[in-house]
Amino acid sequence: MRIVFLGTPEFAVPTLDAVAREHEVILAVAQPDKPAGRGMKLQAPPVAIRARELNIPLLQPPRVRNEDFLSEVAKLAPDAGVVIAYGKILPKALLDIPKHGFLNVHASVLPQWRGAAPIQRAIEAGDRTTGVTIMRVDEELDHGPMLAIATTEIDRDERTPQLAKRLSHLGAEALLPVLRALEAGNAEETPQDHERATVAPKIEKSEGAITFDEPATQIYNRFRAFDPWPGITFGELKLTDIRPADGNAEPRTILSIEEDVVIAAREGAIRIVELQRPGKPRTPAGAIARGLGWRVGQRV
RNA sequence: CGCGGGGUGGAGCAGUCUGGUAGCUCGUUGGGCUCAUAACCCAAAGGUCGCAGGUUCAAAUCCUGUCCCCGCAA
Repeated sequence: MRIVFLGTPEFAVPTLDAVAREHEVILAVAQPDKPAGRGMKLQAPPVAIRARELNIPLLQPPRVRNEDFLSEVAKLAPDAGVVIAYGKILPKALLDIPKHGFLNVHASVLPQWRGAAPIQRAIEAGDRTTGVTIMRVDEELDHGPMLAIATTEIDRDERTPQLAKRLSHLGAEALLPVLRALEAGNAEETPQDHERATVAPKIEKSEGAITFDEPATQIYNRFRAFDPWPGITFGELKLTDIRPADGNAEPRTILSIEEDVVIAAREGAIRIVELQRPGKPRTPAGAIARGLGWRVGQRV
């Protein structure tokens, strides 16, 4: 089939590769280059880079409602559209162009975790399983009927980058049979149970701030979810590597300072392995704690 | 020229504003104590204060230049 592909970050790249293997990707669409990194130099998103490597025509329109962009897509007469982690809501005018409409690869088992950050929210909530859903895109957010689901377990210590990588490949594999069925005209669509829908809002940087007044499990889950961004911070300290630990004391009590630092939370404790002060590199926690004059028994 | 923080014995920090003997916690080494110890006590070693130049009687500290590290943006 002639496919138009919309996606932006690394997560979308395996799917682009998979689709390009079995179909003719006549157009790739990604978000515009953005200033990033130290010096704020313009950087092309991963999908744009991969599209160029595959010699796929590439557009990076600032707005998808743009007339010229829409007529450009229409002129190509695509059979189907694929969208994965593109980063913008698609207007009906675009959705109506391909003969078979648009399919979306979403990183959760819908109707759970609709929205921008399904992977992080699943880990943060302590979910033990998640997956990917192939769904038809309609005008509401992650709302359309489902064509395939693939599930996977979340390891207790798994963090976002590892899970995201696995899900991106799972999604790419799950999409191909659906595209074949779509082409053959025998694809089956199942409506979502909208009553059971939950949302996964975009992560705010401020959510990374912790105190030790919450359960240790919750802190650890959030750490796993918010790696590498925004990370979790305690005051001005960024906790770059932590683990759950045993301990039972008033929250914020320092239980030990050795290589690591163990601090009591509301239920259990947190072992801080590595942390980072503003303007400083990542450093073993014990060294920082001694330099700061912390003492066992003190409350931070 | 987007904005900002930092470079001080092996580690982490203070000292820089207001120039005047290089400081703290930990580690290391030696000794002591102890049934014993990663615990405790005593002592010691270890630093061209990132680099270069300038000002000064005197520079970690003030000025100029330069190299390196890190954060901000999603």
